Amino acid sequence: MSVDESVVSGSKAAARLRAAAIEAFAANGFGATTTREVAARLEMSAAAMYPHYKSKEELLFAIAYEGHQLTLEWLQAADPVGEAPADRLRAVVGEFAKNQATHHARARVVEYELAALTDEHFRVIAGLRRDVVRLVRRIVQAGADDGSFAVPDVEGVTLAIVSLCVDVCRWFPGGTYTEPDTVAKLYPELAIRLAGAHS
Amino acid sequence: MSVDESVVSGSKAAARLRAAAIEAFAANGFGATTTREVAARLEMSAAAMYPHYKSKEELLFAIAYEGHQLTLEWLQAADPVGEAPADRLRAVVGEFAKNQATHHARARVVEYELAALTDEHFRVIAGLRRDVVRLVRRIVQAGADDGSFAVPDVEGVTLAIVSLCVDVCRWFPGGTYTEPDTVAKLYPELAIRLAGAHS
Amino acid sequence: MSVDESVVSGSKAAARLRAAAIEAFAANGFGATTTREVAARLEMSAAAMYPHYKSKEELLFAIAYEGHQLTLEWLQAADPVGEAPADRLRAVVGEFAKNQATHHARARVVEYELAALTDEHFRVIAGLRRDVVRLVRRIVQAGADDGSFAVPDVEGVTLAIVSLCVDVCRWFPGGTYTEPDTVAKLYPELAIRLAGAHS
Amino acid sequence: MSVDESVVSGSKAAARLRAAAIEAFAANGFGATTTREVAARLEMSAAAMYPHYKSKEELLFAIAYEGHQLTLEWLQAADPVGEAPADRLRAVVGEFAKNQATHHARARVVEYELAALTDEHFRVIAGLRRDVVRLVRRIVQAGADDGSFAVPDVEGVTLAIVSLCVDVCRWFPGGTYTEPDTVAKLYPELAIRLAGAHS
DNA sequence: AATGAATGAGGCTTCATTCAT
DNA sequence: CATGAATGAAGCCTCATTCAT
Repeated sequence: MSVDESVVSGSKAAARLRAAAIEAFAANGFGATTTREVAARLEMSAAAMYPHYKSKEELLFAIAYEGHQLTLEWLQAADPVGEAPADRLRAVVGEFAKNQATHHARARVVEYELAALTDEHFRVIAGLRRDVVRLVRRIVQAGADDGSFAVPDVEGVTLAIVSLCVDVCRWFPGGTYTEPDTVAKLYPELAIRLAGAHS
Repeated sequence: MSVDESVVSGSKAAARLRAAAIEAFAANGFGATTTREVAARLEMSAAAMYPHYKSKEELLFAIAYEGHQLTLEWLQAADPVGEAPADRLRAVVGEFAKNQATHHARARVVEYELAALTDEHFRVIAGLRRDVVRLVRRIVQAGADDGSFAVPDVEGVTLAIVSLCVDVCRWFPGGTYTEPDTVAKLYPELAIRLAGAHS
Repeated sequence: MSVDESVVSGSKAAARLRAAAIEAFAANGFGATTTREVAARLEMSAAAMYPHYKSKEELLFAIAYEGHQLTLEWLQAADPVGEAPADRLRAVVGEFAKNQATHHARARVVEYELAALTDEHFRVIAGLRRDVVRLVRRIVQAGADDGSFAVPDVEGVTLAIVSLCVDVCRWFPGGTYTEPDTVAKLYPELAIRLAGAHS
Repeated sequence: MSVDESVVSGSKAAARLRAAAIEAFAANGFGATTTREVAARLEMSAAAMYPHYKSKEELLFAIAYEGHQLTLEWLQAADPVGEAPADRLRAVVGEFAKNQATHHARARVVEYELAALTDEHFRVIAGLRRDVVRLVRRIVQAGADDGSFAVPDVEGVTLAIVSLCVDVCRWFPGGTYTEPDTVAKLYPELAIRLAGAHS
């Protein structure tokens, strides 16, 4: 499965526009970024975006859709479904944290700029967000069920693990953490602790 | 100690403007919020803000300053300095999480809209943010030092605990968590787990 | 009865804007006239129109509404209701033609630029237009009924008389007709002929 | 004599473009119609117009030129030159009114959208317009000269007859008049009345 | 302190048109 | 010929801010 072409154009110019917009939106916010700024990063005219996206909001939607879709795919691909919950949690959280760090600009847009979407577009994205949480919840639940996790509250722990991963894009790089791999090593251990797994 | 009057006006109208701006900025982002929108929430004219704040950015600064100052004060007040690190951590994280939930609109502004500040104002706020992290780090360090916490990496665990608290304002209210008190009960336990404290 | 204040603002600036817009729209058409052009005629900034009219279309609507309302009032005031149909027709057509000539710029906007109105605004204007035709039709009908007019087709003759008057704004001033009064003398006689009145 | 090929291309694609443009310009005005809209009516790309017309204005000119030329030809062909003025007037006005009704979309463009032409193009069209008026004036003058018309003012009556015919395209179809033939029956009689012809 | 009007700057978008394919 | 992408210019409108009242 891959990103839906009907929403996220595969054309080269469209992809470059998304990349430029991600940098700009992440740095200044969607509302404070002008279409000119995005185009200027590619040395294109201000109008060059419009054959590819009908509006600035559609550009944001394409970014948000692709971002969520990719996250979902990556987490699904990283999840060793048949194995022990602790191993699954480590794998998924490592992947999640690493990607939030690696793609922190995109992630910031994807996490914090959704208020500018139309209601309809927002609903589409909200659906993908729920899928991500569900994926993590299933693992936490599996550990709770087989007794390998000591979880007082599946919902709360799931929320916390996802929250921890999501927030990486806000602060990364920061403090002594400047490499995605360092984050990818720390976070699985943190998640295991939150889950109360027998070490 | 209280919020610095020279930055955050104590006048009633100024306070109402901050409150209205917090709601608007939280909902739509600073860049996408107009001064008219803020004024309209108070049924004032767009020009009525200017006797109180020199600019929209000054209004944001006042909000950010007050928000950080209050958080810092509350955490300091909640920290039972002489007691065991685990108890201190519980107390501080409980307070932090509860306040991020209770004041999630203000917290969102304070956490995510700082890019619009002038460099000078940003530096002031960044200083306050460092104070908050330092407060948590001292507790984690104390626990690491006296052996009551099993912390592989003081910096990383501090980062994670703060990150977890900060991110509350992004998702709260959400899932089954709709009361600040419920969050205030869960989060101290999560922090204790992250710190690897002997229960 | 006078022009409805809730649609056509009585403020001085609003009236000056309508006057400037009439000249510009008449000369170049609504679609080809820019808001800057209108403002420039008053040596105002391009944005100065917006406290008075929410959009260019609202400005057009105010002009169209006022124009139709005034025409209707003038014709009603000019109609000597109790007298002979021929005298009424002369009076009304003289007034109509004179006003279309005197205010030919406004009339052009009012007659030819309505396609740019929103559907709702168009319906309001269409109602006023029907009232004007009805006023003329009643006179023609009265003459047909009392035998003072020889009208083969009340509807057709009404249409023709109104058509003749309306079209004045298209060509006036033109040929040897450069004074509204000259038109005001010719047109009643033409209408009488169209109505087949006993001279 | 036929329409000048050097101005109005006879190619099929060019003719379809004119037809599509007439509908669009008539509905929304030249200024408010985009080249894309015209092309879209033919399911062509926006650029497809340019091999046929150098610009939007040239397309308008071709339409206006062809429209006026055809009107002139039709009126000339309809005029039974040697016969009585009354018969000539009836024939010419019947043809004129019928054509304004039949081709009311084209006529609207031709009558009301000329302001967008370049000065040079406008002069060409204005020449054709004068020819049309001259054709009618000659008939009115002939009737005045031989005493068969009772015309107080040749210029005024000519103006009125042409005005009546021109304006058909503004209101047709309307009221109970929905067929060109009905108009073609009414209008000669109206013209005869305006001319004060002995019936 | 508060307002309505005004403004200069600029934002998003559209447009007529060109160009490489 | 026809097209999709690109562009410079411009259009409508909004915005933060000022000013006279």
